[in-house]
Amino acid sequence: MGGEDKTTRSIHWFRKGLRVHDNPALVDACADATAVQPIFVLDPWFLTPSRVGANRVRFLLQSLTDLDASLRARGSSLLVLRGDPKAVVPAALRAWGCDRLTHEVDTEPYASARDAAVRDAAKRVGAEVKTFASHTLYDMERLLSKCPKGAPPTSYASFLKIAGSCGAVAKPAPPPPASMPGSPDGKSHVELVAMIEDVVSSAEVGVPTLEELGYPELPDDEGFPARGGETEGLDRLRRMLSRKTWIAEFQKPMTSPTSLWAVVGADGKTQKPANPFEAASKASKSKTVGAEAFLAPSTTALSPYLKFGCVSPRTFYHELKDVLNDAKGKHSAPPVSLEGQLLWREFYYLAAFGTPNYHKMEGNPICRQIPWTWDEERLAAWEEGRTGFPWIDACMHQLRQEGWLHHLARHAVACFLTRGDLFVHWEAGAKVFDRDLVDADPALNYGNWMWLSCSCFFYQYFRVYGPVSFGKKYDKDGTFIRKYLPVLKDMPAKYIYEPWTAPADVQKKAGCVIGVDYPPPIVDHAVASKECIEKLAVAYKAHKDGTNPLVGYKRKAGE
DNA sequence: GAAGGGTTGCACCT
DNA sequence: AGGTGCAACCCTTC
Repeated sequence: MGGEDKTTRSIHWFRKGLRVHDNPALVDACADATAVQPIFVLDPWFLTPSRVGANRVRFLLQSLTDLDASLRARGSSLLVLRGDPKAVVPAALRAWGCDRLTHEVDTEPYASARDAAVRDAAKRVGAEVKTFASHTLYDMERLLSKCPKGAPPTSYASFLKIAGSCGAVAKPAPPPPASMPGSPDGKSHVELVAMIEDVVSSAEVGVPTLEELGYPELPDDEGFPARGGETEGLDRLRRMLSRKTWIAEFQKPMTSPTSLWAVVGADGKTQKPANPFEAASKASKSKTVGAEAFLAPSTTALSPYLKFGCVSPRTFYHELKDVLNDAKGKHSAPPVSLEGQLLWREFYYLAAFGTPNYHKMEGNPICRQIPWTWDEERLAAWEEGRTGFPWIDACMHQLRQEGWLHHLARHAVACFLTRGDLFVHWEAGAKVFDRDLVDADPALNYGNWMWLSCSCFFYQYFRVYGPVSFGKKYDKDGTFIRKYLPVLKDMPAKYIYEPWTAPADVQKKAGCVIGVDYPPPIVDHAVASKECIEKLAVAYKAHKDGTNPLVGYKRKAGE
């Protein structure tokens, strides 16, 4: 476009997509450019403990540090700015004399509104904005254009047809130049931030510490037991893909929600930690495990890397396909296979992209209107892991400690909070997950909460997960409970899922007296689940009849 | 309108 | 380990 004498100076704006590989926007920033400045804009107002848990923030900060190192290896570097991106990005374009802004497409409502505002402001300062869809396998605009009446499918089979009509998944983009253009006029980070001092909230330019963001210290051997970043993510991806038989035979519903983080050797065989009651995370960054091993639950634990874009879904997809092709047709298939998991992610991204008010019940056209309660006592007991059901509470403690839960454990606690037992609004549970999960992703999170609460996608409300039976099926001895709920570590296996049934002397001997050391069950599951099913039946009938089940419904107490 | 299928329920049966 | 009854949902296809 530009004349021959025109020189291009670019800003590449990282948000998600925290990677160098398969980053078409970063490659474009470098094309015909004399200067490229990669930036990440931290909004300290948004990044606070009430919105984002410490585990996810640490994962983000580790990812930023890794990204900076990768960029430095190419002669560039990541400038981490503080402030409102809507003000910071346009100001930087103008102050640094940049005429091109590149970034990845982000389809979340908050992000797309923000990006639209930045796009307008960039135009006013004479910069072109170039965006690329690389966070998903397919371009959501294109997928949505294939949907009948512009409405995303609510069934997976229908989704597969639509995806199939969009052709092959695009190959990953080529890497950026081994030697990237330097900063504008060769200026340092400190000099660059000084030029926009009126719009940044701090003159700091590096990756912050947790403390700087108002979080308590999180020791290395606590929390989510894997480091964030592209380097770690690609390493994990390839080690997982090297377990070829495991990959080919993978069936998600067959994986266990009670498996502890275990050392996975280079041979691909999972080995149990020497002592399952030791915090397995201690081994994660230590040398004792060795450079050729890492920790994993019964699944890949790649979701946080996909959430932040440390690992490209397209890279994942194509490298996975190569492994499956080697298996010569003898492998599992969607929806249960690993490929199926990547496609579930697309399914939810499309639903979120094409559905107004996707994140809530009211005004959401795909969401069943159900008169959930906002019972604060029940919600707090669930959130804080003191429902009196050890399996449920252990899961909630794992969520708190690690920011992680197996998919089926998420099902168990989500069903319990909503349609299974407590009849509390799914939005309340989704908010907790949104804060605490390392891999929290609104499209997947809100979609799954609608699924589990029988608000959309899944409607067999009479299939209720048992807060006693479900965990027991996988872990008869309660090893998972003993790890995450140490108050019950000495309870005999016979009673560990229902400690209130243990005789008084057994409780005393185990050091866990019900009502003193651990609460009695918050509900009688047999009674509560029956009542929930009846309420769902009434709400479904009202939906069929076209009557409004929410007449007189109070969204929250006091409203 | 009926039939078939739906990533991942439970309890009880063989 | 695999099959069935439970009471019966929805969406898609025919």
